[in-house]
Amino acid sequence: MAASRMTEPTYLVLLALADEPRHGYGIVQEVRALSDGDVRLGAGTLYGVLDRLVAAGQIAPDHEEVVDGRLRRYYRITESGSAAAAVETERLAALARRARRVLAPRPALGNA
Amino acid sequence: MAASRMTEPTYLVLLALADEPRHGYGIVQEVRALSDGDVRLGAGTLYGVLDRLVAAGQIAPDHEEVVDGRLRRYYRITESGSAAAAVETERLAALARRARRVLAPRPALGNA
DNA sequence: TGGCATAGGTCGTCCCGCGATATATATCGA
DNA sequence: TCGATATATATCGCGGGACGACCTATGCCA
Repeated sequence: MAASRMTEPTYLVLLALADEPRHGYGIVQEVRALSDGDVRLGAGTLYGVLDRLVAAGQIAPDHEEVVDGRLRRYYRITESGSAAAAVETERLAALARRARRVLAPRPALGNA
Repeated sequence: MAASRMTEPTYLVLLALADEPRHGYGIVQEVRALSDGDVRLGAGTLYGVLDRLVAAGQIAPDHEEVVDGRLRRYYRITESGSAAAAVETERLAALARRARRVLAPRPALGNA
């Protein structure tokens, strides 16, 4: 089960694209929502992550649109990207589960 | 609910010290166990994290022992550290929950 | 005698996060 | 009318943190 490891912004971008293709700014908004407002992706972070993910084949450019005179560049997730996101999700869930056990107020009382 | 953000090695070190004081090498082993073998803390990572956590008041030097002629330098978690670990744990759990929803195979079938 | 586990620590590099900055359009309030 | 805010793209440079390489040292086992 030992796996790759992924930085959090990368993971969040992957999640933001999981359900449907989005453009840069849309990703920023979705990441903010997914992280409950915690993570505000800056431009530098976003495009760095995007470039790396494309290079890794986990996302791909989808199409472009012009809305209100502004260009929108859409990206979609690949199967490889979906798989990686799923693996990372389970890794985090398992970690949180173990963390809760370790952080439990009373470690052992009676039967443990 | 918007919170601080913490790097993963930092979080894992905090977790490793959550239940009892440990020395450096012991932390490395516990982190490995907690992460299901995924994270092998190197010396550079460990001592950097340790220094930062001490400076932040989230862990503190506990005591020293000499076992088999080798020095063991123990650290313990502080209340501030425990609180931070708990917050981060819930953040991760919430994120994993949302991630599962987003990654669900069939997003909407029937009612949703 | 050499290698591995245990135990501590420093140093340097490189990657990544992230703010600053630039460009451009549309809306809204002062 | 001017500035701020939101939408939308992208580059650049700094700094911090992860991590491997390396060093010292003891005890054990083959």
